[in-house]
Amino acid sequence: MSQSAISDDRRPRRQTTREKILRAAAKAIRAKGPASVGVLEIMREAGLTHGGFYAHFKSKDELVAASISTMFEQGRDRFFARIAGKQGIEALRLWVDAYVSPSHRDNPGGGCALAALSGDVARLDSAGHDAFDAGLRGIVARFTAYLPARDGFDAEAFAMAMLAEMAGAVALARAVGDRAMSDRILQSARDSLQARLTQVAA
Amino acid sequence: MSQSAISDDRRPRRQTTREKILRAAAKAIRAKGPASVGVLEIMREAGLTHGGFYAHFKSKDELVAASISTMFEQGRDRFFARIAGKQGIEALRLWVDAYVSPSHRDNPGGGCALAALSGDVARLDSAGHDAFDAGLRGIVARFTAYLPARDGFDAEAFAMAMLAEMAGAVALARAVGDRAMSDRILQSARDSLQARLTQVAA
DNA sequence: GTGGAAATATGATGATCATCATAATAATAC
DNA sequence: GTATTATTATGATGATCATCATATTTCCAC
Repeated sequence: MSQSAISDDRRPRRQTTREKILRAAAKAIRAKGPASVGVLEIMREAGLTHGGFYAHFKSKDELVAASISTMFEQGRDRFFARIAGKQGIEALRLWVDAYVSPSHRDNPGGGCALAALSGDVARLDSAGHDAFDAGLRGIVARFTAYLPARDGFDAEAFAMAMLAEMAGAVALARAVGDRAMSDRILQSARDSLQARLTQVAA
Repeated sequence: MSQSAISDDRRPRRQTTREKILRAAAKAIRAKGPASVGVLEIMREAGLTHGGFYAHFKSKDELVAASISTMFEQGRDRFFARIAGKQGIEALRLWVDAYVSPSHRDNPGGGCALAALSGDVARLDSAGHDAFDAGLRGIVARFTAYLPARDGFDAEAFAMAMLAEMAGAVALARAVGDRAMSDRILQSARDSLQARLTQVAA
């Protein structure tokens, strides 16, 4: 018992530091892309020096994979905060409006991993893909849970198609330089997505 | 006349080399991302040595922007080759099926810039955004030209929303590691997109 | 073919980066 | 309070990269 008490006391410090690094990494990687962000920059953002990094992660690749999981956890929390207890389609309506919005577009470092990193994850190692897969499965399951379970309606397929349009719209809106066109992309996708939710609700 | 004859004779060599570099860059950048591809690698792929690069481009950023334009030109050619003279919605159906497909997913280096680079372009300089804007405007215009011009139907908004779903689906399918889930994303989006075309055709 | 210009190759420079060995520091057990 | 151990900092290494100065080669005019 004294042994477990020792390790119980010692873990937290290490854990806290690890989480600080993960939060800094999750933000910087979404904003600048995994390839353009350095270990030094992430550690500085976390309030540490660069050398200690390898006491927490085996490699930068491992950090990237772990921070992808962090992004999806943060996204799940934002989802529940946004729908604020609403049920069914109404909850999805609130989420879609917040997702396909200028404020999400203008805050990639604090936004959804699907919109910010789909292109980059395609080029990561298998650990990166695995973290992404798990996160996406979670989002699809959550989405599906708010859809009606009707015969002949494939809720999971519907969720996947909607997510593709949501993530694609935000990614395109970020890539476009012209503000008016960017706004128009978001508006068009938002209208289209809400119309699809109306169809499903009927 | 002798002067213009001289420059007419000399330009092609330079021009040809520039185009070889652009083709190599367009392929490598879509496949590996602008940040992970080096000038040396691109020049080697083009059959040249690295030093000569700066006789053709002022900087790597300029090359990236120019190669984005190249990607959109290649995409336009593939579009017209694919629809093979078909008109209206039927042409769009053929294109959507080819776009939201496993073979497009598995060939990022030869595919559409919207699906491969939206995330990266968001982090480029203004020249990169400008090239992307021009290319996207071209695609939207082409898409719109194949849609019916009906009262109360915003063809441009429809095209933008469809493009978001198309590009988003391919990007997600590439990021996902699990083949079955990746295939299912493509299938779901393809079905959804074709259904939307059916609605418009009616 | 020979001279001269255009295009490409060679090689170097300084910067940035991931990684790691080792030293310093902080926290806890006794 | 002192020894021990866990945690973080310092500093270095080798690799990669964009960029550029200079040399070499290729092409065309005459």
